Amino acid sequence: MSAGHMAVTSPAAAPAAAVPVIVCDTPQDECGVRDVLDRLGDKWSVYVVVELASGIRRFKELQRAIPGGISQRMLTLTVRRLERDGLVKRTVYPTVPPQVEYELTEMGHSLTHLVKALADWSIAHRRAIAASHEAWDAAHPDPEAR
Amino acid sequence: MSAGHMAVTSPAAAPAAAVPVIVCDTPQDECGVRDVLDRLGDKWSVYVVVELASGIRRFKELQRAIPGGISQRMLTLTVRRLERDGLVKRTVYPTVPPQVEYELTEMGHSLTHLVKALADWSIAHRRAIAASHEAWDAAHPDPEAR
DNA sequence: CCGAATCCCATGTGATACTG
DNA sequence: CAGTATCACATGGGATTCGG
Repeated sequence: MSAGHMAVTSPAAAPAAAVPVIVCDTPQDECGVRDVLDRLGDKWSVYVVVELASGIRRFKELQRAIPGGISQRMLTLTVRRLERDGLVKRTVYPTVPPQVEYELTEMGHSLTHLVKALADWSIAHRRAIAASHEAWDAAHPDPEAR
Repeated sequence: MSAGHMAVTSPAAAPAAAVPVIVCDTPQDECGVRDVLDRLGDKWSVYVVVELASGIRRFKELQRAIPGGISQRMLTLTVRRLERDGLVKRTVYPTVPPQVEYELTEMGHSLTHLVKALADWSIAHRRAIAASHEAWDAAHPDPEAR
């Protein structure tokens, strides 16, 4: 897995301006974008990364800070995966009661730039998307693809 | 929903260099990043966007082009959602047999920049992540968080 | 306090068959 | 060709309980 290669060229038949055309030589993995999305696409990873972007947090602090009310189970699974990916560093202090601290690694911090780009795009197009939803829903009363 | 606001300031307690600190005034939606990830985080949307980045495609062309073998059902659901989001334009030609063409809207094309950023990050850190996986797996023989 | 174990349900996804 | 309908199954995720 993950042996994709990517190149960006000028649009050939693309409509407007300087839109990057994405080309893969290994269509099986669509240039590895899937790698990142598998990592950030779940329900909670981004929240953890965003919270840790502000500094070191303990388990309970993370749980309280994350909007929507993450369960212990999901927080555990999420930080485990992020740790395995090398995005989060986990430090255990053998005190009693136990204390565990989580922080972003350097690679984890580099991800916050991406998250910021996602947020910027999201904010910039929020209204357009909402309008598109309204229009679509008005034209399609019952069917469910929402 | 989605009334979040976001600001980027200089890192306060952040470790290293110019890492953006993400601040939300409405923690309930973590700056709207969730909006984009809900859209791109599913299994197929990115593939469709990447393929359409190269130009107009018909239903069957999309299905054949997408790696992993997407089912009719999932392709239908995926393009429906993208259409509802205003990222894809769907054009029906009332011929027989019927012909339907899909293409990215302007907003859809703007997304390809984000996808490219994700791909770049993924490629840049692929090896580091793989190494992290190996190290973690070696240290944790049996447990499953993979 | 941190987290593992278990139970249970909602959702996502695939396979197949059928229609305009 | 471009879907829709139905079923069957895997996974994600919440609630709760138990342990170090």
